[in-house]
Amino acid sequence: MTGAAGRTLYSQFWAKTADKECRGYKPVGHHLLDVAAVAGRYLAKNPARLERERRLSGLSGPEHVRLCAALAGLHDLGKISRPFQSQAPAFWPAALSGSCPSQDRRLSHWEATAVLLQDREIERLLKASLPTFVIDNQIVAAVAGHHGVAPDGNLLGATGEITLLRPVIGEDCIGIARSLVAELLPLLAPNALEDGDTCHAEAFSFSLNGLITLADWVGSDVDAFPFEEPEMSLEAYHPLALERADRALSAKGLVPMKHPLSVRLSDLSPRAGGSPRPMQRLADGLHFDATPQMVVIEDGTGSGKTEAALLIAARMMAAGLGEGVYVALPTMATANAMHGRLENAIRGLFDESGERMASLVLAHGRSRLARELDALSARHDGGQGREESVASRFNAWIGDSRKTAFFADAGAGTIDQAFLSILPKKHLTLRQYALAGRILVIDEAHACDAYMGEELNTLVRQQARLGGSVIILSATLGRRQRRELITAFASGRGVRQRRMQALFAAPLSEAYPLLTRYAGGEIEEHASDTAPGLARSVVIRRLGDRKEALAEALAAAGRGAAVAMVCNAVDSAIAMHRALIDAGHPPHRLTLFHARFAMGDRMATEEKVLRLFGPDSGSGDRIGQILVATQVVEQSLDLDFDLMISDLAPVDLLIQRAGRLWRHRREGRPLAEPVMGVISPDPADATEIDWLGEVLGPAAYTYRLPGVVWRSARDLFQNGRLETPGDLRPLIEAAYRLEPDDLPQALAAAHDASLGNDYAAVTIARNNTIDPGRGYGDVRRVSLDEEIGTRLGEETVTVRLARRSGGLLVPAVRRDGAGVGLDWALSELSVRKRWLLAGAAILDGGGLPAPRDPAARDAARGLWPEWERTIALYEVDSDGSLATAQDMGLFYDGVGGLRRQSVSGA
DNA sequence: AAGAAAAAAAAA
Ligand SMILES: [Fe+3]
Ligand SMILES: [Fe+3]
Repeated sequence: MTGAAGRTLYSQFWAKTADKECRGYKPVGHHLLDVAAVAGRYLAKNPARLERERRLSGLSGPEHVRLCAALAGLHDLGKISRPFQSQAPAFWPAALSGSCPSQDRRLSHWEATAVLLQDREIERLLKASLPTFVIDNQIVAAVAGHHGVAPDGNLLGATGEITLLRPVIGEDCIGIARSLVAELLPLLAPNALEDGDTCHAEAFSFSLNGLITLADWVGSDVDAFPFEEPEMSLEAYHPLALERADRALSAKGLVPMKHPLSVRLSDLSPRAGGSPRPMQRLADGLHFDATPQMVVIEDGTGSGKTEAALLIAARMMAAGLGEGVYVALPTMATANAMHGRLENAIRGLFDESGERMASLVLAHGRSRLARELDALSARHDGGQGREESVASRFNAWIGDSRKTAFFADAGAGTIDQAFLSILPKKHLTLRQYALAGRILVIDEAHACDAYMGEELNTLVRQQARLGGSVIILSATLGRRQRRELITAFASGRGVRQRRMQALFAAPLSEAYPLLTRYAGGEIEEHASDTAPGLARSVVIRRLGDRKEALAEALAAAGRGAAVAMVCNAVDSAIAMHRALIDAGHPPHRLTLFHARFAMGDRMATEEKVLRLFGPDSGSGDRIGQILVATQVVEQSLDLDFDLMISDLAPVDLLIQRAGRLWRHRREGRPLAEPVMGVISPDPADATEIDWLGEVLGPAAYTYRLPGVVWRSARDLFQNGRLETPGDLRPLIEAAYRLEPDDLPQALAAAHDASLGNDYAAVTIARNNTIDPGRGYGDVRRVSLDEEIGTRLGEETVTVRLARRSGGLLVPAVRRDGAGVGLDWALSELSVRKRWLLAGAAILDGGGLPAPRDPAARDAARGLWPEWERTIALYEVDSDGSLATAQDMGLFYDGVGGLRRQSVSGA
């Protein structure tokens, strides 16, 4: 059943229909040629990527293109099967005996592909045209598993299951599939391909599946690949498919931009270009060849390391190490800000003299909201400039889904989006494949906890495996972390055992700021000078309790200073705020800022805080102002205080907080020198585990790192000063030592327990992430929901707040010109579940405190999109109390946030 | 008794 007879038969099998009833269909052969053409042309138009990727198959570039096209051209072979064809009775092939059975769902078409690819005769055809390594479970998994999930293990290899499934597909279908393969392969791989260098089938399987998925998504666009007469021969259709693939790839922004061969700092940031910082000069002096590599930059905020990283990324792209850039950050807020900075740098990163502008994307769970808010504020300002420029760089296809977002030329987003590529999630390979074509920049890497740190190791290793490059930006990293990151990258490049040990023969440098590079040879370390203005000395003063802290803050504010009081716990901050009011500090000189605000109120508070303490604040704004805050001020906001008072915390966080002291250049500060007061008992008196509880209250228990916290107190108070940069490495290395021998007896056991917790988190991360030594076929138990998360932590609940208007519940926070969907989002906050449930006796179906008026609540929720309807919703009465069925003493307003009426915060 | 942070529709 080959040749002319076979051709007329397989053209009866549909792959796509306009609708299931009538009109035409696209036969399997045409769709396979479409997708093969997209895969092949994508690589052919991307020579730098091809050069990296071909190392995985061990073939030459042109051979690798043909191999990938041929394999992509088999992905939907399983549509030649009875179960699949039964889904459109109107098109049931005449060639098949019997009439169309009613919907047969025993086998999906992609699983049928896995079975067919292991048919003896089809394997023989494959071997005749393609290298022998394609007869491999990983390759079968990569080709068949193109709907986001790898086929089950019992579909791979000679298993009984496969024998059972052949009759389900139908022996007649199997025969026709054979004849289709026999026709396709000579078109897609005209000259038989021989084995080349070593094929790394495990790594290749991820890359191949990513490419096939991409090609399938592109090739399934009916507008770009319209239906032809099903009888049109494959030979006649093939050139049409190639032409359409070229056009579709261009239209979807998937043909890489050109990269300027010489990029200067001033092209990326005119401001930085004028007077380059030391780290930027260091970056400028590096040379790049086409070896996948990793650069780690450790330097402080304000050192210009972001521009240094973009400069390196530009040079890496020019050297063929990537076609675009993705900057991953730990929060949505910093991602939004980075998106803005990329917008300014993008003209320097890409050569836009060609036919299109470079695309730019913002990738996180709330990016649509961020876009809506941007558009709204642009309308308010009357200035359409930014909105338009962002819109012109927005590519509809790429921007349609977070899964395709990484295909943009430049992107900013959360690190979590990148983690989704190494967690067992649907379509993980699509994200991997896109990232492998970007220079992956990880910003603020120090913000990773143990769980995220292990995810990061896997991410780095997988990126290296697929031939991608990485830039990591961080404040001081521990030596262990640096070593782990380099190890991850090197092992992704195939370095093992003895070669790995040799890499670390010499101890890693103690210098700071530091640029470390690994490019396959030895580890290079370049010490940098500290940027002017960043070297500083802060006086550390221990404050014995909150009362002393309060007096200190009031005294400084009385002298006109701008004061920050940073608490480790929200309830402590609320209590501190209360105490300041009770002590007579004027409310208009007092702000409370934490994360338990509805988003709209939080944004307003953030704006106020920036106005009072930001780079543009004048002495009139600042005079006598006190900000009481939690960790929300630790990161990303560019704030400057004359005096900082903080709860005792791990030293790396105290360093971040101290960085908010005397940050901008200002004349005539009301205080003589930068001082950080740290609220803590004397560490010499730490004779029991709970040595902090009495002084700090709830804030004593936030960080479950008793050894780290105690050492932070010991060293800071002993020194009495914090010298930047000299003190940073020694302080961090000392605080995070593993051995307990320097700790007070009372803390040693708790310290060991906290190490155990970290180790447990790392173990969970190892279990959750993909096995970085294995292949796509080994990725199982794909998790569809949040049961495997990008972060580990206590359970939180999302709550929306409403007020009553004419009997209906409407968003509590509203904004002019915003739609109701946006208003609801602005009325949303997230809170620890345990906190919310404390003292709750009457619960609703969702296990949360029952609302007073469930009918009104359900009516309001009924208007939300379906996937939002499980979000909790409470009405806020005019006195601010939350309308729960049982009086829980919960209270909300825009000044204090969500709290319990009787808050005890020590 | 204890922080902030992200993710979550649905596909080719
Ligand atoms: Fe398919
Ligand atoms: Fe398909």
